[in-house]
Amino acid sequence: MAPQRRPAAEVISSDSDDEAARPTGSAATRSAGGGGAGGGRRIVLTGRGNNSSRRDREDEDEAMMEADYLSPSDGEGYEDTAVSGRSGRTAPRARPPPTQRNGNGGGDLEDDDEDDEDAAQLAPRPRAVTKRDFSSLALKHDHSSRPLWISPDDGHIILEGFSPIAEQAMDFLVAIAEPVSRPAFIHEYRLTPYSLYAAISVGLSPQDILSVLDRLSKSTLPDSVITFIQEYTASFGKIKLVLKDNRYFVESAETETLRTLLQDETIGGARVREGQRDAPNQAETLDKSSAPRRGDLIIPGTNAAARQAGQAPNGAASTNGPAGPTPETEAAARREAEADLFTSIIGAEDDPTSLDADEDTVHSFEIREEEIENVKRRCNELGLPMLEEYDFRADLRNADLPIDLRPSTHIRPYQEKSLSKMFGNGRARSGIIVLPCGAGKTLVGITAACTIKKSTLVLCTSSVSVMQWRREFLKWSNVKEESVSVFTADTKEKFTSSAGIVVSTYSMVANTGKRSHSSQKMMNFLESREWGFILLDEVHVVPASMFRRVLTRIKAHSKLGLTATLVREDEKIDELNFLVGPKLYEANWMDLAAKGHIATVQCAEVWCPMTPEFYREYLRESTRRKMLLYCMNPNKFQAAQFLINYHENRGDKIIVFSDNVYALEAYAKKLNKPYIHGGTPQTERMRILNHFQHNPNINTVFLSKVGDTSIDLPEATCLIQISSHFGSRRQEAQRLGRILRAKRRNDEGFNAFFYSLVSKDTAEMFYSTKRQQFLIDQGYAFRVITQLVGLEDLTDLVYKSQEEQIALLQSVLIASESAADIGTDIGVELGGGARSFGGGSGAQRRIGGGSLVEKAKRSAGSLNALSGAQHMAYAEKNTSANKAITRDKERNKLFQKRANQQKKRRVDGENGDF
DNA sequence: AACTTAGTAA
DNA sequence: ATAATTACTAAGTT
Repeated sequence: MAPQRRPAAEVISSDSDDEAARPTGSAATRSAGGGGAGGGRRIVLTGRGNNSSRRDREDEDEAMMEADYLSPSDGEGYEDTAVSGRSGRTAPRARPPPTQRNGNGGGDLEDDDEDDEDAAQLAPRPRAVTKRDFSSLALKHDHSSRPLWISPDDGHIILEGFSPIAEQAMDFLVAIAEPVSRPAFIHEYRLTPYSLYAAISVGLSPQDILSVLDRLSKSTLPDSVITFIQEYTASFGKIKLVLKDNRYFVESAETETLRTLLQDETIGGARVREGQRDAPNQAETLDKSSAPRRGDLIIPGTNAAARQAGQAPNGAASTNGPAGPTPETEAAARREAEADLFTSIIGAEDDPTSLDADEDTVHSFEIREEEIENVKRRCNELGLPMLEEYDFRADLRNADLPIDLRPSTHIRPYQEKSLSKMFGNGRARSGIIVLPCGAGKTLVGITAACTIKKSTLVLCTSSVSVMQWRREFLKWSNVKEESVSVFTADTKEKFTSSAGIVVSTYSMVANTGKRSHSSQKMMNFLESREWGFILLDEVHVVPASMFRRVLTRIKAHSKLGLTATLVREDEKIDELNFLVGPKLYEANWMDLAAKGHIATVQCAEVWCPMTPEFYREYLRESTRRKMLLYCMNPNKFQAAQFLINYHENRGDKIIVFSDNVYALEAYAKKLNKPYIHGGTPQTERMRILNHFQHNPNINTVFLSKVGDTSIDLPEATCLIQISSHFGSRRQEAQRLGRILRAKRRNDEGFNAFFYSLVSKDTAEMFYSTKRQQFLIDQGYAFRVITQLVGLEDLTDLVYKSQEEQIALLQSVLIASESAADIGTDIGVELGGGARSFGGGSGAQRRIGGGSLVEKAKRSAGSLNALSGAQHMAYAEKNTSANKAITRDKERNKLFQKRANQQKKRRVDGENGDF
């Protein structure tokens, strides 16, 4: 698609034409080299307003380009590239080779995945400004038409998002590199061993990678990058993990490699020593003719499948995706033509140099299944990640499952793209597909299952989504109803046919504790079978110690992980690389939104000042009680009421999220809306959700954390967040995902709305910033609303008088007091959430700084910027406002008295009389 | 069936 | 800026 429009605030226009395509940021300073010696224009790209690295005039003639930015706040990645003592001006210095590689030499680039000990040594990770020095790179004469800057130092790649070929370049970069941040304008990727591994396992050859990179790069490829790519890719794809007769084998065409592996303590120790079949010298002959030809696999639901079935390609019968021929269709065709440059390389392609250059003989040794995780981890550390591929069409041992997509089902281009990564060589590769919520992850999973046609186990996080998966299977595919069985706490079915689908939850399968008799039987059934395919919904939960157990318990030939948010607040996300597999595909949210696959969302942060009474209490309360206070801020109440009212009048369906059940209940009751939390019985949930979907009088529903995942409400178009889990980026993104699938998204000018209500000058501000990072990385812009115009005029505005506010404050204080001091009795009486709350996590808001991204995306909104929301006034987020906090420690008399009483009561020791 | 307890994630 | 508290699920009990 066309490059996204550049928001004015993010662009400083160039003063000379041929530089129009150069990257600049809002805070970027740039200066053109005076003489223009040999393509040597200098650009300083900096994301920090207060950056100290501006060049002096004297340097102007140097052919120099430099990019400074701040590491993303998640701290992943290239911290060790902020190499000590390296000035931005010195020539690039080769970094010492990674220590953990057993291969020769090692790369010059950072080694992101050195093993855990190393990572631990690095901690605490410095959050330093990374400098990139492009000065040594000679720009190609036609550099302006090439979109990539490639850093020789750390393998980071900057893509000019406005380049005409940005989209194809993006496709390519997603395949070979890890997206760091993808706002509208400048995209940043980085090359890591994992990303290269993913690229290789998706079918790219090292030569492909190098040649396309070279074609796209403004400068000739730095040697360091070339070496890095060559060295890492050379060892990839040599070994495979193969499941045969319920036993696991490490397989390779090279005996030498296997010997090396066996010398390793972990791997050697995991080897099964019995029988002769595990001897590495013992060759097992594979029937070469049974290996299917690549490329003749047709993924159901694609145009290719439709053509084969004699249907019109791109049929209007499309049940999935924007219907009807639109200008978009033409654009798509045009894009397709443009994509030619890359289609020869990306996706399903026969490439002879690739991993499995069909060897006649392979050698293998068996490993114990309980050691699989360790072996996989170790192999990764050794730079020899194990590939897991399933040649399902050659598998005659496991029964086929009669399943196909319904003829009317067509999958969307990006779904097809992601699946082509998985099935690129005619086999099923294990890995992860990242798609935004609402982009049809379920259908991708189902299509994959329909392609493999073997027994399938689907795992999800909750029993609600179990039922949803089952429904979706029946909806999109022609699988027989009795073949899709469900295994949850209250339903335990087994399919009777030789092959079938089981849908279950992680906790059901992972639970090691005492099991009821029937679940034990079910577990035995699951463990005894060999599964063709295991589908891991919301894979980002898998690294949790409990959930990862399922991977060793269940024996599956191939695994597909689906998620929208491949982030966790702990550092475990990298483990997915060996637990499940490489990331096969990651969609760009903005891109999908622009094409109408998911809704466009306007994000806003609403700043609600604390009322004086609440703020006084807030300042003196222990941190644990502060949370309840800022959640229950009367101004927030009013803001919520106003927004609900406003959007209900517009005809929106609204979801209100509150992590805090006490607040949830209080808000919902006060505003007279239905609410659902963990304690809401299943039937009640269904009743409420039904009303919400079909009853025109019920337009708002309040949800606790239960709503974060799985509850599917396509009707919702507006989302308001009143309290949330500290700094969880995942939660924020997941919640946003609730409205991305809005049914009305294809209406002209339709926008979904996402509001975060934040109590001003409280800790909530910090969390809010951290939480938004993921979405900002995806290119979403958050606007700040400081005033809701017309709020005062609202009839029956809640907590309007000071008396009411004080009464509210009192009940809040009682609630937190009672739980904190007296224990659970009263807490229960007041509802589970009436207990106190603890510290929390989250990144400190960086005052006076901000990354390139943040700077770029947190812009002041204009009055018309949020279409349909003209009633609100916006102001630029101004951190100095935080400092202007009144230090008024003097407390309202009433509360002083109360506090004294409470203190006394506490001293007296016993139960309060309320 | 409703409620309680245990274990776990975040 | 860290450590701990909430909510959720499964499964047992009355």
